[in-house]
Amino acid sequence: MELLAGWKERINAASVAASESLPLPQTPAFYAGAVTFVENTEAAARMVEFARQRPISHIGIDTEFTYARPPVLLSRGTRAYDPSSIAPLMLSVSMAEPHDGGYHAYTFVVDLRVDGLVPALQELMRLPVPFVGHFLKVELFCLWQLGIAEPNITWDTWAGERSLGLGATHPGYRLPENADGIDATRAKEESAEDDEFSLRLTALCRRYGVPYEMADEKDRLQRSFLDMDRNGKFSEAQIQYAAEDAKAAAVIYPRQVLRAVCAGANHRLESIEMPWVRTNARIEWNGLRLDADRVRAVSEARERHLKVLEARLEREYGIKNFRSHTQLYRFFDESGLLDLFRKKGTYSFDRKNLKLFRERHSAISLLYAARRIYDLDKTGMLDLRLVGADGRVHPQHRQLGAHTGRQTTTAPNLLGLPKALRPLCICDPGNGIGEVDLSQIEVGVAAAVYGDAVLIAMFNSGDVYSEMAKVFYRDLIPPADLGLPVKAFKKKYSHLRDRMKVFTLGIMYGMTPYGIAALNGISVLEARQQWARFLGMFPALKRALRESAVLYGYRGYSVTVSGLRRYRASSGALSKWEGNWLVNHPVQGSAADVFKLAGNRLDRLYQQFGARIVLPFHDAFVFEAPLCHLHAVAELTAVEMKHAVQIYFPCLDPQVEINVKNPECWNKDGDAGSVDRWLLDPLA
DNA sequence: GAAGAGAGCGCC
DNA sequence: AAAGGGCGCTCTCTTC
Repeated sequence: MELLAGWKERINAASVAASESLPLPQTPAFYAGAVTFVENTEAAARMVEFARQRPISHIGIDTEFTYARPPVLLSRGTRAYDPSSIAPLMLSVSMAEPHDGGYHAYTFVVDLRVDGLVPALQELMRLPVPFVGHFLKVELFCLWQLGIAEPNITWDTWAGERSLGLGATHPGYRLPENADGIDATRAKEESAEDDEFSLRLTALCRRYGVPYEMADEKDRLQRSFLDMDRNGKFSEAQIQYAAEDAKAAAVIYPRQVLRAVCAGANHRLESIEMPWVRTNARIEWNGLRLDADRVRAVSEARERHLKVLEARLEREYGIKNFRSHTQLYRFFDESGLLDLFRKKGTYSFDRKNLKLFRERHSAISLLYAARRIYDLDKTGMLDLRLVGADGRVHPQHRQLGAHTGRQTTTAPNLLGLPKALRPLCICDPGNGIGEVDLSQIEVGVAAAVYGDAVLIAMFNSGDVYSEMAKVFYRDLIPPADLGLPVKAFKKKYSHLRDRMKVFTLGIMYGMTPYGIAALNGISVLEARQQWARFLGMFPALKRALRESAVLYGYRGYSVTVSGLRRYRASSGALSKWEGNWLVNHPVQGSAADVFKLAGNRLDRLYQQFGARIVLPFHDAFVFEAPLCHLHAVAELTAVEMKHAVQIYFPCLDPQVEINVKNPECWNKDGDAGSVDRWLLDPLA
């Protein structure tokens, strides 16, 4: 039988070692309760050998590191560190061995600057026990920087804690209605405090009753690693501090698992959120390549056009700053056009309004043009300082950044990049970029979560909005057209289909007939009739939506299909906003569940193709793969995404859309020319 | 001068 | 009384 590459050598090496000497038992008392500093390969080998001969249940880990590059200073004092320039300094390891209802802790601190440690550390990481850390992303970065593969089983106490407390700290609660002054002030203070402190390791220690010796010095010691001479000797305090975090993580772990069990969340943490820590970290580590020349061209064109428009606005209309609401108000007041912009008791000069009335006054069309160009990028994607040491941009991918379980991105906000700018994202030579999208998945999930057989059937037919249109607008569609193929119908009746889309999304987001009326410019009465007729198609959904908000309001939380809860911060009468998210969260969050499930599988399966996830886009994966494997990777992605949906929703038969057209860059539906067209004519 | 609110808009 | 879920970013203007 053929052995896989590398195995022959490994077996040979192992048998040589075995013939030399067999390991001797080591005395646990020597390590128990102590912190052992590991500063050479022999000590590292002894540490691993010790770990392999003890009945370890789990291992706490922590790393100390610095960055080879200074951070990029962004607005509001935030700093963006380049993960590809991370320089690992120390790894602390705290092995937990169950004993007498508690645990023995064997703690080691490894100097990662020592050469030749990788084989021993790799062997340690291969141990089949959970490796526990607090905000494991940076630990994974350190391992990957050293060329060490991550452990198979990981647990992140940060992600665990965030998962168990979603919702209550949402900014929506910072301004509670019907609250007295004292309530409001307290709520605000608490939520600010929550956001900043409640997820820190020291806060978890307090919550779980875990002693943490060095709380007072934590900030100073943490900084000491960032500032230190990279070849300097570690102080005793630094070593003890590094050990402390690994020890704390190891002690918190079983207590947090117990808390998760009590919140019905352990299944989800084990099977979705914890593996996603790894997947998410790898996505951030991978980053993506920007076409720097084109980025510069776009920036320059934007500035050039803005300058011209701003000069004209000032010269011809006296508008010095078109971004100023105050100045626009004054201008339109003086020109007697203010009423055009009246909206809800105030005046809105948003782009929609400017477009609507651009024929009324030449200033309006100028303003509209200026706004369109100005708005092109506020995501930070044109900031080339964010290109890392590896030539790629590494946006921060915030796990559970949203209180529904969704991701957010920042520095830059990749998820908010205007579609037309997607072709700025390119790939390495020899690779291609592809995207696979789960079509209309939130509608399918809503149908399944709220148990509406009619909606499920429509979703499974292939194009849910077309199926809706056939029923809702049956008087407007000739019977012969009802049998058209999905694509043909979609094209011919796109206007009716779009209406259905608005209705469906409106339902999921809690829109009322008043909102629909305002959006479509119809009367409230008309909107109400259409609304009733639309929901009449889905009686089960209609009933479930009405019931759910009330029931979940009593209970105090909504929950996704895998068990992720979003909590209310208060009891009592539901606000409109709470009623909306209580209904929406099971949909949005369950879609996020299955999406992460798919991503975790892909993260593993991509390795054999040399492929990587570039961007998780809520219901789509953007990936980069060697061109020769691009189609295979796309197929694999499609299969895994469908499969993940069916693990929790076997009644659904989801469709996917594969885009591997023009794989030299990321694009919308194969349109690789959108940036170049913008450069030619920004207003086209 | 910093911080927060509000407007506005990009994405799903 | 208001009337659309989840985000991040940037700008203006007000307030402390």
